[in-house]
Amino acid sequence: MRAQRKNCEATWECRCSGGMDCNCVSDLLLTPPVPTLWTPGIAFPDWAYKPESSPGSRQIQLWHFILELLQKEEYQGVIAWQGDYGEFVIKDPDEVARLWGIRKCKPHMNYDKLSRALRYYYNKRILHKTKGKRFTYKFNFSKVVLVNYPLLDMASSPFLLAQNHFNGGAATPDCSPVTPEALQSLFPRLPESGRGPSLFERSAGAPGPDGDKLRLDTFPFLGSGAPCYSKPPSLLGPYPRNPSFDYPWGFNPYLPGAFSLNNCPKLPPGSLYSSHFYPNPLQSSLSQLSHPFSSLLPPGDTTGADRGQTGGTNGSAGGQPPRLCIPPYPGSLPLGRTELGNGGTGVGDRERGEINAGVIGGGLSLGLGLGLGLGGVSMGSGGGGRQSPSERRKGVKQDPESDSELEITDLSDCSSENENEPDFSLGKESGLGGRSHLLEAKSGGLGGVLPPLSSLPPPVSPHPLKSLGPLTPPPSSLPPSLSPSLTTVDRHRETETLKLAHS
DNA sequence: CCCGGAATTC
DNA sequence: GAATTCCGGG
Repeated sequence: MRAQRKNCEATWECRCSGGMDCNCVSDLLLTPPVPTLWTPGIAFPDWAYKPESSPGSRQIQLWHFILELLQKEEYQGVIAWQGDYGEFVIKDPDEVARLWGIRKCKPHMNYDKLSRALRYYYNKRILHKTKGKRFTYKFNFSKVVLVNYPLLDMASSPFLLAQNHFNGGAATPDCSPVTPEALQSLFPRLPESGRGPSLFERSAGAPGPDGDKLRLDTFPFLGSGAPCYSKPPSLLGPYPRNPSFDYPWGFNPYLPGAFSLNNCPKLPPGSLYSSHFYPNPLQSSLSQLSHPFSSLLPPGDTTGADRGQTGGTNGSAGGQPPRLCIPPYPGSLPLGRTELGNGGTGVGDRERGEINAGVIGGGLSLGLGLGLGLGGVSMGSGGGGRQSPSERRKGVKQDPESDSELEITDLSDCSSENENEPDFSLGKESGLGGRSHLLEAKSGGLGGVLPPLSSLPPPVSPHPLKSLGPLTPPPSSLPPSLSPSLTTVDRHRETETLKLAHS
């Protein structure tokens, strides 16, 4: 190993040792090969790449990397969005592997290994394979969001939960939506106006634990779930990447027309999302998070929404809100359109369960690392003791656990959409036995692993947050129809559920 | 190709 | 925790 590392350093000029990340490839992807979209520094907060800055392993994660590539035009020939939203194809596996190897200073990286790492995301539900299509995978954006915004999630548990309709959208007092103040406190660094390159950036040396986490500008797709774009960018034609922005994912929240591009229709004024998702200044957007979230709730209750728009946000008032939405590409999330926006109509898009994440763009904070979030939280327990091999064999996996916490996503998706996928990963998961144990053990009912399904009805306390305790409110029953998309999803879930039942 | 277990590394 | 590396199996 050592030798290898050396080799790495020598050959790749990487300094991968110690806490430093590999500078090596910084120029590869971090610097502006794609000037228009990329601004070094904006893309990912530096700290995101520095392990020392954050707890746990925090180097760039593969999926972040994939998104990076996906975002750059120059890599279109290597990897590109294709198919459904969130779906991408690795056109040149070897090259992607090579790039990844460079980034991670793993000269011996190859597609086989990379794909293993990708598979590793299956359990986490961050990705899943599109069956039948070679080198084709699909992001589960909602998951991504959760992973990246655990804090957000927690703070505004209602938000995601609502979207997932896990909690029925009813915000209980406990989970009151985040108020602007709260947000501020959570993210002190929130820029007041304008926008910083990052919402939450950690100052160089002082990372506040709280400080890191959210960057709304980084995630284009977040809204994910809802298909804002029906097609991948590539299919969209020359999608206009907003030229003037350097937002990381090519998505600029502030861009007034962010949505206009094509697929993302602007939201109707009254749409639930309008204010939140396209909030004006970032700041306001954040501050509005509360409503947004709350507004996700039952349509009937417009109060929240109103509040948001009216009072809250001035920003939007007149103008057009800058949107935090998605970019033209796949990643870009889909928010709106469908689902929320119109009530039920629309949606012709195929929706999958990813709806949830209605989040806003954000940054990649690196996943589960913060420890706060859903994921992070409970992980501790599980991870505490290393499992002995034998234990592992029993099916007690760590991963799954983590997922379960996060699991808000859809399974439907996971099972590879339309492809007839007979199994939900469960089946295959090694030893059913083990898995099932997990399920039962997990937050009662929610089924950690396959949450969606079984948990559909159960209001469930968002187990994801279970560890958070207080934060997570008791879910109320969900209103059957939070949004059209949900409905769709439900359908999926039900189906899945049925399957489960059978098994 | 793809999958997932196991061991190992960082 | 998140890979990386091996690897047997489909």
